[in-house]
Amino acid sequence: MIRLGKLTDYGVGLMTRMARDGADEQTNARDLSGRTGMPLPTVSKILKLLCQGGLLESRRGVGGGYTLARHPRDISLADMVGVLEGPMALTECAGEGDCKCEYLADCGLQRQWAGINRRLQATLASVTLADMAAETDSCPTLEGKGA
Amino acid sequence: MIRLGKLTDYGVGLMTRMARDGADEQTNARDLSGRTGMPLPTVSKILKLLCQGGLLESRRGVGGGYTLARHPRDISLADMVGVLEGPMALTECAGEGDCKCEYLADCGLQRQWAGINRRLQATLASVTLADMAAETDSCPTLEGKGA
DNA sequence: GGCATAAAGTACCAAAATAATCCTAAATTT
DNA sequence: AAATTTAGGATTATTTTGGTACTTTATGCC
Repeated sequence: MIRLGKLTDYGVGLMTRMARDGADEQTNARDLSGRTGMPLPTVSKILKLLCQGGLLESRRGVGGGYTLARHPRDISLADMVGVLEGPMALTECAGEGDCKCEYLADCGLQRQWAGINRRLQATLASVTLADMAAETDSCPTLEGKGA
Repeated sequence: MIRLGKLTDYGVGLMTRMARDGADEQTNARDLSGRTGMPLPTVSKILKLLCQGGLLESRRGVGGGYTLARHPRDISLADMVGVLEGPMALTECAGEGDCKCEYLADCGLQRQWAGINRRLQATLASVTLADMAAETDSCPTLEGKGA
């Protein structure tokens, strides 16, 4: 099915909301939880991860919260997915190291998988948070190069 | 991590092996199991699914087995992944129907996700079983358009 | 016709990944 | 000092996946 985890889905949603609120606006987990209906613990966890991944910046204490670490145009979907799900590796083979497949050890498919992996990654890298946040009915980046 | 299931990985491996053996050659589950080291029940299960999905054809009884339903050039990676994992849907939103997200119901991201979904799908559709089976060091389809 | 072979269908169990929650610590403002 | 908000770690429950087993149906051969 090639499905992203729910947390990733939610995370992109949260980032998008932050981007729409304004690139420099600060919010906190409680506020986002209240506005979206998502449980606070889950929101906290996601924002924490995004912060660790360098996509958000945080301020602790009273009046603290999170802000986008970069302009929405400089944050890609690949960044967000990478932070929330780890590096993309379509198969065991598709990653960096040697092919350690349990079976089909000499299947000779590693190069092919790696290539496909790169292309999918590139697709995700070409979509920015700004694209996601755009509310216009026509989104050049998403519609233009489509399938 | 965006990882395919093991069964999908194995399934593509099995299809590739069949393609390399020759587009019209017939094999059976036992033979493939023996040659790859994969447990017979697993091989059977995968071949069954691929057959149900119309990618293989089967002959029962003594001397029966499986053959590729179409030429390797006419079977895409999207076909194989689709059969083994169901239709690609990156998120709840990305599919056909309405957005039924539990939270962020009006996130307005459905169109974006659907577009991204289409592009990823197109990438998978552009790779054929013949590409996977190619053993040459340079594979035009995979290297050429790469990221 | 009977037997061996091979796929088809169904159901089940175990293991792993994921989602969700909770608790304590650290920082910062008032 | 008190209140607030993130940081970090650990835990629990649910879902998905992988793997296996068993029974049925179809085919070819003797």
